[in-house]
Amino acid sequence: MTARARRKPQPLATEFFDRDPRRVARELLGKLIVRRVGRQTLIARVVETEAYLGKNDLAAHSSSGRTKRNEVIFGPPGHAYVYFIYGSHYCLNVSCMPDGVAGGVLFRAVEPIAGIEAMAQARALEVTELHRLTNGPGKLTEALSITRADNGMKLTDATQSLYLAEDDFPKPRVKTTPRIGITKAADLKLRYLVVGNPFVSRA
DNA sequence: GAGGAGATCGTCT
DNA sequence: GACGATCTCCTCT
Repeated sequence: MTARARRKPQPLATEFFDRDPRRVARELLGKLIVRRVGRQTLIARVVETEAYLGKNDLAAHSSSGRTKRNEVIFGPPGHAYVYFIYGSHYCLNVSCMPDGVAGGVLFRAVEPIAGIEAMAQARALEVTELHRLTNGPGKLTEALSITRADNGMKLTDATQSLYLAEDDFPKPRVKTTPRIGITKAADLKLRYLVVGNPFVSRA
């Protein structure tokens, strides 16, 4: 399936990200990730996020201070923080809070909307295995061909090959749970997901 | 279906 | 030199 004849998704404003990551993580649900790969446009709807706070959050990469690796989440809001983990996976975050203050939101799962064949190809899966395509942070970056090369990219600019956009999607029902895959500060309920959506990583 | 462990390598101490 | 915001496969029930 190719992209439908829909009007070009409008990018979110930088101010959208210039706020507390908890609010951004919740309000990002239902928004779109737009990715251009060559001549193709891949579109996916955000259905699961996690907030990582700059201060008082031992699970966040920023908790031990600014390093070369994590400097994007200390920088201006609305930029991509992509890191490599466990020897084989990339994870995509967007920086939040004003320049100089750490904070970010991790994209944990998305729902494929357009360019599904290309996503399946990138994941080496059959198109029929839709539910396995993007239901995890490492999976969605693979499906959208996101790597360290995208680190630091501005996500509020529709001329970029990766950006975040508004959608007409009705306001979803949101559930809050503890974050997944972490050992520190694991009790904080900073994971947000769309209730009933089959593409979340874990219900 | 649930649970456990290995893979694998960039980054920081 | 140790560890990690994960994924997949394998085993057990």
